[in-house]
Parts: sequence; C-alpha cells; structure tokens
Amino acid sequence: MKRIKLNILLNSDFSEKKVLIKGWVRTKRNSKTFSFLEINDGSTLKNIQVIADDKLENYSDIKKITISSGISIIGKIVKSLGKGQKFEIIASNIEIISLALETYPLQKKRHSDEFLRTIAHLRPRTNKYGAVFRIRSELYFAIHKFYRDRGFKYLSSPIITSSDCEGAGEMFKITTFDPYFTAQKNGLDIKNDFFGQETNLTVSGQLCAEMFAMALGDVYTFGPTFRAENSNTTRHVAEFWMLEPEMAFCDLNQNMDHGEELIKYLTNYVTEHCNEDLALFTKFVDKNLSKTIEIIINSTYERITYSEAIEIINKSGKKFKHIIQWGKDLQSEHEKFLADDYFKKPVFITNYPREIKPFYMRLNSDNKTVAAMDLLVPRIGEIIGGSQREERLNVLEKQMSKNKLSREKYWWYLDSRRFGSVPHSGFGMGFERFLMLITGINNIRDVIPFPRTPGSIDF
RNA sequence: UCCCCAGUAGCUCAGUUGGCAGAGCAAUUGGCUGUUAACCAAUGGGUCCGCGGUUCAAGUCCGUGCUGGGGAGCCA
Repeated sequence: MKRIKLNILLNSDFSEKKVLIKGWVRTKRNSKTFSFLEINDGSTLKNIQVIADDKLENYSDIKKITISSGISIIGKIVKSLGKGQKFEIIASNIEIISLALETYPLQKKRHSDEFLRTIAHLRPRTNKYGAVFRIRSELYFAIHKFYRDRGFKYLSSPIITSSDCEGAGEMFKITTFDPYFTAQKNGLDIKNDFFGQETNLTVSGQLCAEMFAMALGDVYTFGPTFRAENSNTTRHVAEFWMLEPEMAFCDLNQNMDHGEELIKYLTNYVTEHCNEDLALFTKFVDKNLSKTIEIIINSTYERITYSEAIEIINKSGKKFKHIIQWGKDLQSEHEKFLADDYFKKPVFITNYPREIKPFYMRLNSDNKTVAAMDLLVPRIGEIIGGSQREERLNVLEKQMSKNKLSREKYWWYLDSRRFGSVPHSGFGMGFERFLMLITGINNIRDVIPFPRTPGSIDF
C-alpha cells in the first residue's frame, strides 16, 4: 500500500477509502476504550485525527504512546463525529515505528521564541516554525520561477573569494593553517597557505554577477553570504542568504522597477501558494500582517532622493535622537519614520552622497551623489540595497584610488569596463529580511534554520 | 562593541520589609465512550545562572563573570 501525505489527503475527498499514512504524534487524548491521536507529517500545518480503539491488538501500547513518536497508520477515512475537523481516520492497524522519550521538550502549549532557539533542532516540529520553513522553501522556488520566466540566468557565484566587496563589512578569513600553530611559529608565509593569498568567505556575489551580466545579459545569484560584523540585533546574522540580480543595459529606474516587481511577485506567490501557513502568522504573530501584505502587493512604492528624504525628516517636526544633515547616512529611526509613519508603504531612497557609498556605484552628473537605491519597508527597514554600476573606466579608476583599492587586484573587474562596457544595475535583497516582512516575525534568528550570530554556533 | 533589562521545577512565571522554595502547565500512576492546549484525582520534581562579599540569616542586598532578550552602530 502506498503512503499518502497529509497535504494531499486533507485537500481531496478520500471519504470511506482506506489509506496508509506516516507521521509523528502531535497530541493524544485517551478515553477508557479508545484514544484520539493527532498526526502530523510535516507536509502541511494541519494534523489528522486518528481514532484508535481497544480492538487493535497493540492497543495497550498505543494508549501509552508519547508525543512525537513516529507511527504508521492504516485506516479508513470517515466523516468526523466531533467538531474541529471534517474527516478523521478509524485505524485498523497502527505500527509504532519509534516511541519518543517522555522527556521530549515540546509541550502542547505555546513556547517562547527564546526557548525554542535553544532547541533549534526541534523547533521545526512546532506549528509556527514548520510554517516558516515551508514558506521559506516555497520562496526559493518562487525566486527561480520569477527569474526563469523573465529570461534571467542563474549564476552560482563563489563562496570562497579573495575580493572584499568594498564596504560590505567584516569578512571571515579562510585558511588551512592551524591558527594556534601559526601564532607560535614565526615565519609562516601566507604564500604557502591553500590559496597563497588572503582568502575570505564572500560578503556579496555582485562583482562576479557583473561579469556574467556582461556575458549572459540578465543574471542573478542567490546563495549564502557571510558577514563577520559583531552585530547583535534582530535584523543581522553572520550567515544569511542574499538574492542579487544584475542586469545589463539597465539604469537606476529600471533597477527600481525590477525590485518593486520582485517584491510584489514573491509576496503574491506566498499568498497564493502558502495560504494555510500564512494564515497562522496573520492570526497569531502579527495582527496587522494582512494589511501590510495588501500594501506590499497593491501600493506603488514611493521613490524619493536622499536629499528629499533629509528634507522630509527635518521638516517633520518629529524629534529624533540623531540629528540628520546632508552627507550623513540615515539612521534606523529615520528609515522607520519614512517607511512606517510618513509614507506607510515601501519607499526607495536614491542618489546618496558618494562619500557614504561604495566605489562601484555610478557617479551622478552633480559629482556629489551616486546612483544608489535602497528600498525601505515598514517594520523591517532596508530590504534591498543596490545601484546602477559605474561603467566608465576612468571614473571607476578614480573612485578606486579614492578608496585606496589596488587596480592590480581588481584587474579582472576593470576588464569588464575595457571590453564592451555598458550601463548595468543590480541589487541585493536580504532573503531572511523578506521572510520577516511577510511572516511578521520580528527576529531574523527565527526565519533561518540554524542562526549564526556572534558567540552562537550550536547545531 | 556600547546602553538598558532579565536569569527561581522540563516550560511560563509568582516569591511582600532579608526570616521554612511556590503556582499553573508538562511528566508519572490511576479514572473517564467523542476528545480538540480534553477532563478528574494522586505522585515525583530545585546548584533560586556561576564565583566572591555583607549579615545571626541571602532567591531577595553589594561586587564580578557568564548566558539570554531589547535598543544603537554596521548592513541585507
């Protein structure tokens, strides 16, 4: 007999049919001569109720079954006599595959997110985290579908790299040297290390993506990204996933069009394909989530320049902890004010001062600003950071020497400006931040399977 | 890295002016013919985060360290 998964079973009509299901016991309620077992197999948020009565030969064992035990059930689908579910299974055979210990830490009650983080290996077994990670999985597919439908090519940019994408943050060093041994023994030369030069985990695939955009036109990279910043916030982790499209013959406005289309597409995809799981978040996690999602899908995202943003902030009359003036970067409180209070929807901020942005962003004709764009969204803040890239060799070289970057090291990057350089643009979207946006979850550690943060590397 | 807050049973938390360590849930055992975080009864369960100090006496006061949370910076 072929096993059927609950997502199929619960979404079709199997009444009066005999089925085989396998899963884990979420909860059990005993009466004298029969028991209710609720089974979940991970394919869907929903459980199925199974009735086991004392006619089963191993009923005495079933009565003692513990939460999270793995079991296999053959039974008939019938209309439920009780309230709360349409169908249930009358079991004709139950096999206890594995009896869980009674010390299983997850109980039939709500646990705090902090506690669940300490048992990150078990938390996907809860309703909430199961839902998060099913949505996460669907989103991977949605991203590839979005890009494939638009003729983009997927590029896996390297994770080990010798280039630091200027301004992206501290990097994790990679070495085969034993660092303790190295510290003791002088005279060890980096030339003898695996790559023969300083090597790091990538902080961005952008520079590689630019090379491929000059060959394949429209490309995207999507993979793990590493930042060794000592950040302790609800929005930062040391290992996260970043989506980075890079488009040839594309200016800043088209770049923003693309970003807006992407966010809307992904959000819409989740509402269409993850309905049940999403409902958990609108019901229990964030009461305003439906409204937020509606705004993300249906509003036209505001587009203002950095200079206009400064003006809005300073004219607002609102008191801020940090004083903002032209040339300084926007602080979190300013970003929150713009997205949450002032516009109450996603807003692109463009044309930042060149001094506070990396070397590769295209210098505007005012000579003071660069063609940068950040997308700020309510509650989360920055979710996209991107720019039109500097395609003019001489301007790029000047910017590099200003930032004290060696032309020799970036020879390959500069080559792209020597051989058929064209305007191009791209951005990075924080995958986990997007998940936070559409689930209403407030801590980035709760939308990634095993979060890596300073001092925390368990699991 | 800086600022603020917290750490008591497996979980969530109470603990008064410094004076015998508590509750609900969970677990275990038993009961119950339709339950829905089932219900009813009984039982077991503690390094009060660690270290040091003040005191006749510290979960409670002081110092310090660790861990967790929130905020800031950095960014996606």
